[in-house]
Formats: sequence, structure tokens, C-alpha cells
Amino acid sequence: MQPVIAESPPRRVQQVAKELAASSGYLLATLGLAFKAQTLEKLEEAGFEAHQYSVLAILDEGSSEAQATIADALALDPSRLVAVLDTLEDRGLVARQRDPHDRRRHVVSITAAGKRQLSQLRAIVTQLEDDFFEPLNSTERARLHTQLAKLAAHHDPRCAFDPAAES
Amino acid sequence: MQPVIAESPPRRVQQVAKELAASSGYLLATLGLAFKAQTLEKLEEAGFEAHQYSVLAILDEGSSEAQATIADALALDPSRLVAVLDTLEDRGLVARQRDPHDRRRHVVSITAAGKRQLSQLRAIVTQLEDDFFEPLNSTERARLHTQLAKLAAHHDPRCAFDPAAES
DNA sequence: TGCGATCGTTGTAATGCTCCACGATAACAG
DNA sequence: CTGTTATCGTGGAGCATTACAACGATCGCA
Repeated sequence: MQPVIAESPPRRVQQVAKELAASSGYLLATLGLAFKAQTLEKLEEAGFEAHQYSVLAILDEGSSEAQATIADALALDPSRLVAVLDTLEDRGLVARQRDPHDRRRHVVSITAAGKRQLSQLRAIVTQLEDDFFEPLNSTERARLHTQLAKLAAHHDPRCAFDPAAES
Repeated sequence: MQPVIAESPPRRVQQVAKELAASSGYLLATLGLAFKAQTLEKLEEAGFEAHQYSVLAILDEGSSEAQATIADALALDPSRLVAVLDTLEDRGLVARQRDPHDRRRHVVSITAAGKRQLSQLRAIVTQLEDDFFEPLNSTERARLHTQLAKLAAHHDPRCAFDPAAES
């Protein structure tokens, strides 16, 4: 409602548009990006990248997986997974073996050193998460997590827990 | 606890690692990315990109802003903003004028056509958001938004509402 | 025995982003 | 009044990341 060009110079808003800040979707995207950036930074300080952590986490649950399976679970291009596994293997954190039942496949498994490294990375991420959600009390955090999980299950079937799965 | 290589071929997990799915931060990042991707897609169908929508939204609130101010509010590199404004100006949705009080500056303002276009884009985003958060009821959505806003205010000062700001 | 499909791997092309340099202009110091 | 420094918008160059297609090896099936 002000004149198009007032005599006063345009003030520094220094503020996201109210319209955007009022949007849950925008907040979700912004916060998600911020958390991801923080995680990347912290992991890089430890000499790792996010995908390496994810791979170790997956391998620590299932005993061993084919590369395509891992790539699938991470929604990662198989070609990109190669480099990730290369570095992990070079450091002795995972082991690649040909699957004797299907010699096209490489069966990847986590090593003892990999498990040790994983728990260290876990500590970093856990600490980071604690800091990030610090503005919320434990009740709020639990509620938030529940709702995020509900959304994730709806939008990404890979996040939906399947109680029928053995083990 | 299973042998490293069992006789059964590794099953398709088709599931994000439980460790990751149990992390609010991971869910936050994943959902944020998913929402952003959906938004980009929908906006692109309408012939726009996200930054163009953001710029219009900002200009629709403040009367007019210098480019550096806009870039600041969007955490966008000023050099990238140039192209965005170029296309918006070509379509007659915004207007660039030299600031008579500081001839280095360009004062950008939204046009009537820009306002019309903005409301159309707004409808798209609103619809998208409704769909995205559909798994939650209105109470849950409100709670989620409150908590996200709290987090955003804590992590990005640009998202913190300043009640002292006039108008 | 051949044919198509799959697995892991490599290379390539495109994309987006950050950083730096430039001309124009303003603010400031002497 | 003059010279220096800083800021604004703009353009370009370099860098990293990514998706996509092609390849040899191997399997499943007819």
C-alpha cells in the first residue's frame, strides 16, 4: 500500500517472505536442507561422506547385500555406489566378494573395523541431531518424529516398516 | 549374527536402513527433498522455477526491493538472481527501475500481471502442500507447523518473525 | 546353443552452483 | 574539489555433482 518508489531507500528485509515462512512445505524443505548440510559438514570433518555412513548403516543390519540392493535401498545410482564402496573397501571397512551363486554379483559385507567406525559416526550424527532439535522438548520431538514417520511412510514405501519381514 | 555368506541369495531389502528411518533428521532431510522435488516439478509444468515464485512472493509483500535485498532474503547468489529477474521482466511480471537515490541499485517491483501470475502459482503450491500433508489431520498439521517454525526460527534468523517490524 | 536380461563398472554429457572480475556509482578522507 | 575505497548489478570461468548411456561378464530361459 506504499508508493512504488518512496523517498526512503528500500529497507533490508533480512527476512524470508512471510508467505514462504508460513508454508510447512517450505519449512520442511529448508530445515531438511539445513540438517543435511550440517551432517555433511560434520561427517566430512571425520573424513567421511553421507553415503558412506548410510552404506555402513545398511550393512550393519542385513548381513550382506548385493550392490544393486544397496543402491536400491539408498535410492542411489549404482554407478555412484561404486566409488563409495571403493573408498570403504580401501579403508578395510567393507569387503566385496563375488557371490558364488551368481558370479555377476558382488556381495558386500561390513568388517569389524567397519562396525567400529560406524559406531563412531553414529555418535557424531546422534550428537548433531540432539543439537538440531534442541529447541523442542522430548514430548515435542517424539510427536514430530511420529508425524514425520507417517509422512515418510506415505511418500516413500522404502520408509514403511514391514512387520512381516523376518528378523 | 548370520554367516557372512549364506547359501540364500541376499534378499532385497527394499527398505531404508532402520537406523536411518529412526532418525528424525534423516526423515526431515528426505521429506524436505521430496517436497522440493514435487514443487519443482509442478512449477515447471506451469513454466516457472522455484526461485521465480519466491521472488514474486517477496515482492508481493514489501513494495519494492533492491536486488541485493532480494538475494539476501532468499539466500541466493546475486549473480544468479539476475537471470531469474531477466525472465520475470521479459514476461512483464516484475519491473526494474534505477533507484534515483542510488543509481547503482535497481529497484524491483511486481506488476499487476505479476500479481495475477503469483496467485496462480500460489494455488499450485497450496494444492501440493495439501496433498503432501494429507496423511495428517488438521491438528497434527498445525502442531507440525508450529514445531517446524520453532526449529526454523532457531536455525535461520531470516525465518524468525520480527514483531517490531512495521507493517 | 543361442538370446535377452541383469550386475557391476566406466565414461560422457549436462546441470547447477560458487567464486572472481568488471564498469558504474556512491560514500568518505584529505 | 579530488582521490580512494566500497557497493551494486552483471557477466564469465571453473568446479563439483549428477544422471544417463555403453560395455564385458554372467545368468536364466527357450
